[in-house]
Amino acid sequence: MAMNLEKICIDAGLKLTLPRKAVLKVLEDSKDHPSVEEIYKRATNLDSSISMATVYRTVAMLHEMDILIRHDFNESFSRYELNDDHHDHLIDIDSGEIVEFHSDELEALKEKIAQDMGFDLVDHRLELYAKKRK
Amino acid sequence: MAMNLEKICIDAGLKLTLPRKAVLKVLEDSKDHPSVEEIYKRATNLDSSISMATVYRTVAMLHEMDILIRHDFNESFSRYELNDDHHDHLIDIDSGEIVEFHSDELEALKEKIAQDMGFDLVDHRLELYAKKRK
DNA sequence: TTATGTGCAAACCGTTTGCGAATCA
DNA sequence: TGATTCGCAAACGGTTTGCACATAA
Repeated sequence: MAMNLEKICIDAGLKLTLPRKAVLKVLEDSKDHPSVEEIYKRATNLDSSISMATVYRTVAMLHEMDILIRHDFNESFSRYELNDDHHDHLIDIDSGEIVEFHSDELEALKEKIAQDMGFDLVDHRLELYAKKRK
Repeated sequence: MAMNLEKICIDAGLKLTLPRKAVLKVLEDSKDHPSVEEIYKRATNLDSSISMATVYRTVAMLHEMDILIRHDFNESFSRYELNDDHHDHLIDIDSGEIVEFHSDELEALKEKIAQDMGFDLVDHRLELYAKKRK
């Protein structure tokens, strides 16, 4: 699902600076779940003078705007991905590989559990930590 | 579900020092999900000379032994709880209240999803972020 | 022209760790 | 007594921030 991040930023009244464009492009092109460090490395190819501080600021802003999802896969740092299509994650604890999946049945059940407890579900987080079957 | 933490530690060949006993007692008595800071505060009542470093070390050790579960509820610090009975968590995003729940249906579904993907489920983490229904 | 955004480096803060002293077994 | 554990304080590492300069509009 494509998102025009530059347009979203302009519409939000933000200036489209070189470092910002670089970060937006990196995020649009990423099919994985890069850390800030990794986003910084990739963005350096598009704007060699970009700084970590700017990446942190941009990523925080996009997360605030609900454009980015922040993940904490039991690591000492955060990973980010575009908040386009909803899915959950399975982490292979041997290889570290992150596999995305989606289950309508699971979605419905989470919603039902929250409702049964007297709550409206706003957000949720499901991670499966597993090993490849031999 | 009661656990005799002192016995478990002795059986593991650990010395039962005063600070350790204090932390163990605090954890056994806690019905919530205290942070290290909070565990430290509570333990201070039992051993006034205990240090944060010891709480960190003890908690890390118990987590390593699979006696404690570490949580990261989108906060800047970790929370801990005894790994006695399995349940998931619903976090009230307005009040911060953490409600525990269990669903056999959900457990079975998570297992099935992992299996269908060719994995054996080792661990998982499900958090529902919700608002009280008006 | 000027509000907004940037790079730099220092600060921040939860957590970890080296060390010499204390303590349990 | 001797191995383990402790408190202290410094170090660590990912993240945030104050400031003077740069830049998009």
